Amino acid sequence: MANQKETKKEAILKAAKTLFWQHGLRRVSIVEICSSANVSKMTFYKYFANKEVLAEYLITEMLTNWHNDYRSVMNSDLDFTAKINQVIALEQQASQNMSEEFLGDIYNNEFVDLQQLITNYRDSYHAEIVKDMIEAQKSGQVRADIKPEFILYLLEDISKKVMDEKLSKLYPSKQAVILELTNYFFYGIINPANESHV
Amino acid sequence: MANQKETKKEAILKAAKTLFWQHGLRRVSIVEICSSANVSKMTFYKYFANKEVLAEYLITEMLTNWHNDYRSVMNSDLDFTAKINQVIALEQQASQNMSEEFLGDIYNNEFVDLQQLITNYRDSYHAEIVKDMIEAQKSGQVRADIKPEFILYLLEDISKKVMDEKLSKLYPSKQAVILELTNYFFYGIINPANESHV
DNA sequence: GTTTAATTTGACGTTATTCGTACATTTATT
DNA sequence: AATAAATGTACGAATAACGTCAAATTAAAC
Repeated sequence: MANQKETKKEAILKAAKTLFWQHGLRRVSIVEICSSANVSKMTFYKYFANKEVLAEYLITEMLTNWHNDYRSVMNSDLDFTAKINQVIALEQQASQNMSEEFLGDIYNNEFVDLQQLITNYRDSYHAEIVKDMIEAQKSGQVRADIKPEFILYLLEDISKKVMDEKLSKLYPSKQAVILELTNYFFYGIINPANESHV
Repeated sequence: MANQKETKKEAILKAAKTLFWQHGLRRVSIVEICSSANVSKMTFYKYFANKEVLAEYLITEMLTNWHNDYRSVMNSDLDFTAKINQVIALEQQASQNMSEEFLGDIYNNEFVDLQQLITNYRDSYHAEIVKDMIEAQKSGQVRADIKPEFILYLLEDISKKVMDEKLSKLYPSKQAVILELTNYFFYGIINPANESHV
């Protein structure tokens, strides 16, 4: 019954995402989204109050998707190193999903509400990661004398470094960069005592 | 003396090119170009009457660059197959230089003068290519019974096919696609009598 | 150090674009 | 045939972009 409504709404979301990801928020107009989604302007306003609300929807969707992926990784039966590998891969594709153009637009222009939204999600997710790291320390998978927040910092740092062009030039592929970085990461934090047990 | 003028002008051109290539003509404003080039609006109008004239400058630059490259290839001492290989490579990087966003914007919106400019250059270059192909026929490097305009058509067709995603999926890399296409191209047009002479 | 030229700044009126809403019409659904 | 959903057009209001100007600042040249 509400099936075609979903179709229209999804068409708007899909078109908006493509345009926002490519050009950011400021450069894309509502009518542009509508004509790209083959939808009239009124239908747009039936589902979204304005452009910012639509962006809010997309951001929320994206961030909760990330969170679900993260949780399913952390709840899996993989060993800790495999989990972290997966998480790094997630961070990787998440930062690719969130295009520079989109984020830059949000932060360079006066979309304060969206900034706040992202910040809130980030904070909550980061707290969760830290909690997971503390748990990993308790079970002996991570050095006990390392500050959990520092691990979080390292994870973010790795994401940045993967994008670093100077670093990329030292390796044949981005895969190689990631491998090097994760190796470096593990030999720094993995509990040697725990490893020898395996 | 006119050295710093060049610097300012070039800064504008560089910034504009980056922005145009990413977002097209319509989405980019003059003040945006200026602030990206660290130049005031007045300086912009000192060098360019408006946005369209600036785009005209960039397009002309790009197309004449292509032409110079093409001529230096065709005037070289390479044999015919090597020349065509180079030309295909040129077409390749030219279509990458001219971003979809930029060209699409010119043709979807009312930038009629720019459309005309591009068309004129294309026509003139195409005539030149056809002339070169007729020359290649006379010197026995290309089958005499093939229509020169058809060779031009094939060259453009190869450029399109390289971009074709369906085709790309059949090969491990874009290089492999190009190799396959050029091989196909040569075995179709190369004069077997001439080859056996070598 | 003064003069001269180049560049920037801020403001301006004008034009174009975008926004959000309203209503009559058309297109689907049931 | 009746009901609901979606469209197209038009609208005033708000915003953004355009192109121009004179005055102020900075840099270069003498």
